[in-house]
Amino acid sequence: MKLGEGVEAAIHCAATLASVAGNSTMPGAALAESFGLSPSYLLKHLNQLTAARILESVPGPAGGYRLARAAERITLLDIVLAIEGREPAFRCGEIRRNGPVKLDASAYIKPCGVNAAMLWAESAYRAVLAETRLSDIVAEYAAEGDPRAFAASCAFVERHQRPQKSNPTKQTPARS
Amino acid sequence: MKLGEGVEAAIHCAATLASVAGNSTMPGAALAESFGLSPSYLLKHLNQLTAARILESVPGPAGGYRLARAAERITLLDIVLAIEGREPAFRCGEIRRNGPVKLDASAYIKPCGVNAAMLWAESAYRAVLAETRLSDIVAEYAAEGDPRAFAASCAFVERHQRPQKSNPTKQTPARS
DNA sequence: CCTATTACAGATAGAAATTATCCACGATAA
DNA sequence: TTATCGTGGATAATTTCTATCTGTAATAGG
Repeated sequence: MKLGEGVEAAIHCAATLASVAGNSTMPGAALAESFGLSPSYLLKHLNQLTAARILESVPGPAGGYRLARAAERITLLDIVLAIEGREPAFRCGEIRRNGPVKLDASAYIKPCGVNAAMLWAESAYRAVLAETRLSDIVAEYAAEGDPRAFAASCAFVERHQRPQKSNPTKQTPARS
Repeated sequence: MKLGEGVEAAIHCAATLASVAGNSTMPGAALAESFGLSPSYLLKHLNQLTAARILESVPGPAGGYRLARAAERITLLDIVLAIEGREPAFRCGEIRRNGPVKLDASAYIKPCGVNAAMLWAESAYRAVLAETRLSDIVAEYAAEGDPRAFAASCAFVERHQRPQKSNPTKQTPARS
């Protein structure tokens, strides 16, 4: 059982975007640089987050990414599912039916007990992830992490974030 | 996040072996036939279970596999870890250190909060698996499953299990 | 002692998923 | 108009998973 490296990248990027001010954005290239990742590949993951409505993207120069909603309303489960997909880790192949003794389908109405047990365990996993909000990660980082690292991170965000005109996706335009 | 197919095979095989009598054994080829699996590949997984002391193997004709201990003392976690390995699913690459701003190692004494959160979730997953015993799986199958399937499975075991002389690994030889 | 059966270890190969790069395209701020 | 940026597709490199085959050691039975 393994998680792709994209999950780590996605969480860290989302956490970074959490400290972007207001409706400003941060380019994907800056995020990649911030973690020493391949820009072209990271964009794929950011794209998955955008498709899952965890991030919003703004095209054009001065464009980039920002959170689609408050960090309090984004959980680690949201991110993990966006990157890894929603299918359970254990996929029941119903191998109990594949033996030499062929019974008709009516003998297998009950779902496989092995499958049920594995899915039950995974639901516990997901429940814990669903309880952890992105804001918790950020808060823990600010409180427990090394001040130097936190300051460096904030400075990096400060340097690369770019203000937007308006319209954080369907918000009151508030135009003059 | 995906589990290999070997996990499903391993659990079903272990469950099957749980109903072989006494210190009798069942050949790997019979187990493979029982689930329509490739014999040569299944042996790899059975081997991993043997290395993890979940199964015992007896070489030679009339040889095969049996549980290394009572089904009550084998958990799904034992089997999953034996097949998938003991490393956690989330592997922290410490990408927070890889940015353009280089801080010395003293800034990263605290473990990564993202990593901690992911490992915490996985520990919940493992805890549930650790609570599920192989005997539970078998009991549930006997009680809830279709009687025909259960009977067919028992008959198959009956037909392929083979009694052993003695010595279920370091037991009182009890020789005449 | 001989033979057949079985587990075991290693090499190997094919399939599939993951990781990574590149380019053409549309959007848009300056 | 131009340069910057996200999007999507095509593609390739790498790794992991799945599967097979070989030879070797162990051993029950004749």
